[in-house]
Amino acid sequence: MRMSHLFGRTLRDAPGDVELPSHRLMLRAALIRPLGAGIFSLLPMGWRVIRKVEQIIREEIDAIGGQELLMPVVHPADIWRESGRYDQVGPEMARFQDRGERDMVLAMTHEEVVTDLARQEINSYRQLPQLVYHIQTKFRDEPRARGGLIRVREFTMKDSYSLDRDDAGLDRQYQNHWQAYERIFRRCGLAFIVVGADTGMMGGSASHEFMALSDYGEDIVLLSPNGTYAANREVATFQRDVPPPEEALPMEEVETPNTTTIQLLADFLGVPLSRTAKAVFYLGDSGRFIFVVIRGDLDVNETKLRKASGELGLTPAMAEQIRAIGAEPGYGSPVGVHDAVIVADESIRDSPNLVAGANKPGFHLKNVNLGRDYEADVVADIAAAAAGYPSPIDGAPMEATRAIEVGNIFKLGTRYSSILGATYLDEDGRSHPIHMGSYGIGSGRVTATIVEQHHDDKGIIWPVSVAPYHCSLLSLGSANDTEVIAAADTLYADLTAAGVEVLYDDRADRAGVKFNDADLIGLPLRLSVSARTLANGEAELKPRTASEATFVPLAEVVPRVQRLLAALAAPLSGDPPAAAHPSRGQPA
RNA sequence: CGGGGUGUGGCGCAGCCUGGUAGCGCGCGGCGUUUGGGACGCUGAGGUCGGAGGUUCGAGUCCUCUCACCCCGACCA
Repeated sequence: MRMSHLFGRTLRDAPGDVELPSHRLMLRAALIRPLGAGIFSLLPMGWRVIRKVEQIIREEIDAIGGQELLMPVVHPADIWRESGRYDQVGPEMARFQDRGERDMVLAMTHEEVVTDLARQEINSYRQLPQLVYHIQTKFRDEPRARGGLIRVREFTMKDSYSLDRDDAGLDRQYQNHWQAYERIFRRCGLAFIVVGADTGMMGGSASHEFMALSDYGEDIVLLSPNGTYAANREVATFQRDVPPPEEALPMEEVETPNTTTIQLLADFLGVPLSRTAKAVFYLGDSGRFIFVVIRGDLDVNETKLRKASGELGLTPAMAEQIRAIGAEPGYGSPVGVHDAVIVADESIRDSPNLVAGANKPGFHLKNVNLGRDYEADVVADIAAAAAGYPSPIDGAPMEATRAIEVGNIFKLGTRYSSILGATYLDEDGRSHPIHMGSYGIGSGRVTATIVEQHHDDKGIIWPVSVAPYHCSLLSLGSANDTEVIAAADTLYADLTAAGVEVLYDDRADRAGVKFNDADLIGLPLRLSVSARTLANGEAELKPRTASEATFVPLAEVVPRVQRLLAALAAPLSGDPPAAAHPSRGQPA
């Protein structure tokens, strides 16, 4: 590609309000342009990168038996009503009507459609297992798009869906995807870990996320330092301390003025936080009041709470709503409240004689005990893990790290097949729902994450596997220097003929401009030709990561470039590195 | 959705407080000089100051409403 004809110019300055390095660099390097909030065009060079990422994904999913197909972006609402998700998912799904006033949606994901296909095409166990996938645009009306391609509203994902006759088959496909994903992300040059995750709105029984470590990540993962445990904070557990048993003492009301927070209360009474019971109030989407009790030294994990309470969404309750059930903000306890679902953390069950609110301002109760003074509707693990908490595996203090979710794998089980009637007949002629899995990778997010992990202050440093081109070729000096032009043209032709993808900077710009743009765009290799190098019959060759250039006789440029590219590609083969294990956690 | 911020040529910004001819740098066109880390001179094109309404003799500037974008939070296969 001749840069003089490239569509899209590099920018000396990025818009001032852009924060993320990947966002800045992808704008400056002419990879992407914004159209609206969370909506981007991909310029030719950006699109080349995306397609390379997608090709890697294709190859690895094909290698585990995937068959590529394509499902629509626009769905009739009926299929979403059938699965029950039309009312479940809320405003992040874009809805509209066609000219016949039929309800339609823009696809956020394709479980419904693939299940519909499965019920049409699959009748017999003989047709299973199957693995289909597609790479398709999706739209999610995120409440807040941010960070360039990291979090967008319109985006492209590879989604694969596995169809099996039983859980054992599903387990195999899940495991295959785990390994394929490791190969995909290694080939993209990403450093990542695998963590246990929430199944969220997808439903299903198990889920893992592939997390690229990044300071700008939106997720927080908790890691055991020895690699035996890794989980998204949303689901992370930790080893509980169990206090020594005590005899339940008589409940006693004490005056505790101005102790509306747990810390103030503990200070006032001179007891540790772990001797108090904290009340947290939510209103569930179903309209029920969710009254949470947890030990004062712990915090509520809302993801776990959603699951424990069966609520799809939770909103903090207002003071008047809290009083309506007989509690008092700042002095609340489950003792004597009504019209509320009481959800107690395990810490409450295991800790006797806690201080809790008296449900009137300025008073607390001492020696409150679950089971004697009140009953809980649900007792569950709803506590948030945090940095320093003991790992559930071995008790080692966990680290918390920010990360970007670049891929996920879900065991859906029969969540969709049973509702939509995607069944097969077994050897005995009995009908069973198909066991399904769903597996996603966002290609744009992967690309942005690669930039997050591979850049310096001058620009991007592409892994050769996904670089828009392999090599920059710069002609330096006067635009009238026909010798330089001719030599560069020849190199361009020879390299191209040898299969090297060249971005030829043939513009009539000065050397400094070309060097800076080459650094910004960040191709793995940079070749320069000038009157100076030509005097010795040479070109200058510099890997993006090298500090010094080397000089290569013109005749040796092509083989030399090919050798360097091969060397750069070798560690990106997808095979696990010899020594360390890049992903933590246990394959399920 | 809550909080904060920003909208002035393609990009980065000043001007607004204190109303009076719309500016600077980069980029872009032409000519010339230059030519290995974002050159220089001359010259030129390009802006209904996000939009609507209001106050005023006069609004980029003041007031009201509105839209868009960015950041923090809530949210998130």
